[in-house]
Amino acid sequence: MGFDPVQPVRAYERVVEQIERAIYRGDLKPGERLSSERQLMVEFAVSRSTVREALRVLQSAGLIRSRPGDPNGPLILPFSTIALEKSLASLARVEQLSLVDLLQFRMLIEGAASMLAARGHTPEHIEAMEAALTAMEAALDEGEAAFSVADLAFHEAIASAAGNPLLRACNAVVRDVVLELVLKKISEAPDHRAQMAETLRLHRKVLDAVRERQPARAAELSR
Amino acid sequence: MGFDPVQPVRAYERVVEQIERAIYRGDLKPGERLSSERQLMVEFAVSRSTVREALRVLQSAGLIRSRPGDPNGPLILPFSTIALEKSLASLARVEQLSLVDLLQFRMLIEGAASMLAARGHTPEHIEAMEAALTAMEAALDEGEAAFSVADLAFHEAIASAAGNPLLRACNAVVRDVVLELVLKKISEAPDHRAQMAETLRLHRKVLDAVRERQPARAAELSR
DNA sequence: CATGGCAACTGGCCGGACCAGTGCACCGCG
DNA sequence: CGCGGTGCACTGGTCCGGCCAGTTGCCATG
Repeated sequence: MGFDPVQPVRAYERVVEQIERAIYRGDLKPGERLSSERQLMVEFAVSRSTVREALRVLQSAGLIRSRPGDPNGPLILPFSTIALEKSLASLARVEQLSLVDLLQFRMLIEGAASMLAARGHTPEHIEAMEAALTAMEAALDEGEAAFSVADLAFHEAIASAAGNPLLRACNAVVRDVVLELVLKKISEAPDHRAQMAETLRLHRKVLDAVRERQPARAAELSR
Repeated sequence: MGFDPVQPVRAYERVVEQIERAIYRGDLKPGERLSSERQLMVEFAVSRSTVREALRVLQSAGLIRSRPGDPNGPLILPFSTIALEKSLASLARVEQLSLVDLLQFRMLIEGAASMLAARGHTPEHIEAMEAALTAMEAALDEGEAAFSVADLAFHEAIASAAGNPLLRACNAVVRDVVLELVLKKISEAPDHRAQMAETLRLHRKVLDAVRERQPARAAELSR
């Protein structure tokens, strides 16, 4: 038999773990409140410093938010991908992620999403994508910013249609960076409007392929 | 003109930010040490609680590790995807991620990686993949555990050959879950050895496609 | 009935204290 | 002189008590 190396478990980790579990198990739902720090320190039978360190960790994980002075205590946040995005941003810095890598990754994700969307979309999904395209068309005259936002909505719709939460998360993670990128690309083009129109045209072809359930073609077009 | 809503910046956040920047900028490299908490509290002119809360955040982000009693102070860690994996695990729990979603995602990633690998591999990459396959072959008689480990190495090699850090990260993120899965699948099969042999055969075909630079075929096989 | 002020909280931050553990230098032994 | 054991200085983990600025909601005041 083998023994496991024993490593000390910090008190604040126990606190973090308990609260995390309560959230994941659904005992604590987004919008609900945690007790105040002074109350928690009684419930967990630890000092306030320990409670605070635990709350710091949970906060940096994007699970809760605490505001000074709020008598209702720390707020349980709805899940968001900001923690993922932060980790990814960190990865980007450390690994010297280039824009090329990012764009390439985005295209792959997009291609995969289109493929899945072409296979398993529902009328609602198509409708959402149509709406996004219409919005992009309308935004043609409203300037680059509005257009970029509509562009994001389209990609979001595709990711949703794909039906895989992980893909949607990947999409969300690169969203912000891509937004910036699209904006830059458009404003650098000699003819902004033409560039936007070209983008729109490509998107429409992707949508067509998805609607007609041609996975391979949809994936190809997205790249 | 519009005013921005002013929100208080916590002292510990400033500390986190400064240390993060120092790491990202390369002023602090992995393996190096931070000053002790008592020293840092002098340098940042804050209390120890504040320093500690900052360190907690950095630790939960996987950037540093501190051990009690170590006179050298907190250790700067090499980058790892554990933070990313934790966020993703969190996502999985909240979004009720199913095994199907996970496997599907993994196949997509794998497909994309194979495609890129087929396009841009180098002799070293092929060599690594060959080695992994050989190890798998050898593991055929060593049991499921060894085989699964070798299997992981193969996927890791493909992700590396793809050359996109984000893909590699995605691979790392789902790795653990997949390991468990592969193991289960094999042990459930009527004939373990046959199942393993079949897996091996498929992997070899993927490698062949990659070597012969057939992106589409490699992607298809991976799925 | 609206409104302004007040009090009872909140979280943010500080300082000091104690403890168990670690690493290193020192010292005595062989 | 080399080496192993020992002690000490220091570490992080945790606790306590306190102060401050801010928020909320109630209540008295107009």
